[in-house]
Amino acid sequence: MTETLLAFFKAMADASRLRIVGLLAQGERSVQDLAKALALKEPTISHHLAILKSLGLVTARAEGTTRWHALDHEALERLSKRVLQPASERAARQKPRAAQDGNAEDWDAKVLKNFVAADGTLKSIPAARKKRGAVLRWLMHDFAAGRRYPEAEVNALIQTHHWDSATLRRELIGHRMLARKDRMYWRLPETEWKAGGEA
Amino acid sequence: MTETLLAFFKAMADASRLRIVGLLAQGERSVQDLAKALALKEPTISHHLAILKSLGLVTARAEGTTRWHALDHEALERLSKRVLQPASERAARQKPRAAQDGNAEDWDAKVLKNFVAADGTLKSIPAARKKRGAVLRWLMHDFAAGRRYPEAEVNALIQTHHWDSATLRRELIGHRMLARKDRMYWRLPETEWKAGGEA
DNA sequence: CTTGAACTTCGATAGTTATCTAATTAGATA
DNA sequence: TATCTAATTAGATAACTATCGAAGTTCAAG
Repeated sequence: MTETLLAFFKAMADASRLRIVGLLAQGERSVQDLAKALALKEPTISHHLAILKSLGLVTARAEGTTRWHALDHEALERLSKRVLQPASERAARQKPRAAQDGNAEDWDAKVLKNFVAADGTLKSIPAARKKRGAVLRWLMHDFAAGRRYPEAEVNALIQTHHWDSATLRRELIGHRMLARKDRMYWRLPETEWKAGGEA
Repeated sequence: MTETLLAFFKAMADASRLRIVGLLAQGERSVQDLAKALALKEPTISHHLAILKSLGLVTARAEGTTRWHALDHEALERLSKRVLQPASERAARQKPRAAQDGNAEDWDAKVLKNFVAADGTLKSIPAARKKRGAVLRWLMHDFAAGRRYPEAEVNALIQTHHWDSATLRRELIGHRMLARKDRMYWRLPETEWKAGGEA
């Protein structure tokens, strides 16, 4: 979630790319056009376009051997809107939306409503194991599957919600949501804990 | 104008700074707080905060020897809004706003209205020397005082408005708006051309 | 005036990346 | 098939910068 935001900033944090976006906003350009306009070599332009394309900001259309590149205004706006939304709101939005699905999520939402403040911080850690489970499942939103997290990062992520990252981290392990080895952590498949796990 | 936008993107294009902004959005933090939360050393935090402060995104308040840092939500929003505004609009905005001041600018605005398209490109180069002056003065918005520009960059900047950068570049020199030496260019003081220069 | 704590500044290092040239792919044309 | 042009890929280099430890600064308190 915050990953794509970072990628977006990185993509725009270069004078050449910023100017390319500006030119493409006015209409289609070939690689040569851009190279001439920016006084750069073609491979360099290709490099920049590849980055912008990887974010879906730029699309290409082939015509013979030349490729016409254009800005995807919609994609740009979609990403930009995420920037505008202030950080505080972003934290608040992590609050689960009210119940909607069927059963389990429904119950989780109710619990979270009581324990999560408007700014996305955890008011307290539920003493009841079952309720604690709901909170922990919610915390797992911050962890992507297939990525490995050093302990420091796990703590940092948790601390955006509650100061006692040590306890919560241990709980995440205990509930089989996170696994750990050599001070590195990673997310376990939801099948491990989403349904069962209350054994 | 585009300078601060680039600076903003650069500032946000770092995972640590992005997280710092997120934390500060929730409230004041000391350097130590942040160092602990991000699992980084204090000098590193200072470094990041300096960057954010240089953009006015973060403010500091001293209390004894500790410094409490906070996010300037207004500044963040101000900068973010500029991001949201699509690139095409940004080009269009380079069109001079309608007359408002007194005399000279007033006249320039009228000329530009005829020669500058909605997307910020130059429809044609005025044949009349006086009108050409208005267009050239407008082009000078893209050049900052005290900076030196290689010829390639001068061309690139001009080409965002018109394909014939060679002619326009020569005109800028002829009108004493730009000076040139060893293929490097720089802006001359406006006193050279804003008032007089029609000699 | 010394000690201690919270920061900042300095200098060095390592990782990243924008840019270039050279080589390669792929489409069009003869 | 051979050739020309547009673009991408590969490899190398140079510039930038996030991070650290060490040294310097500032403030408060004995």
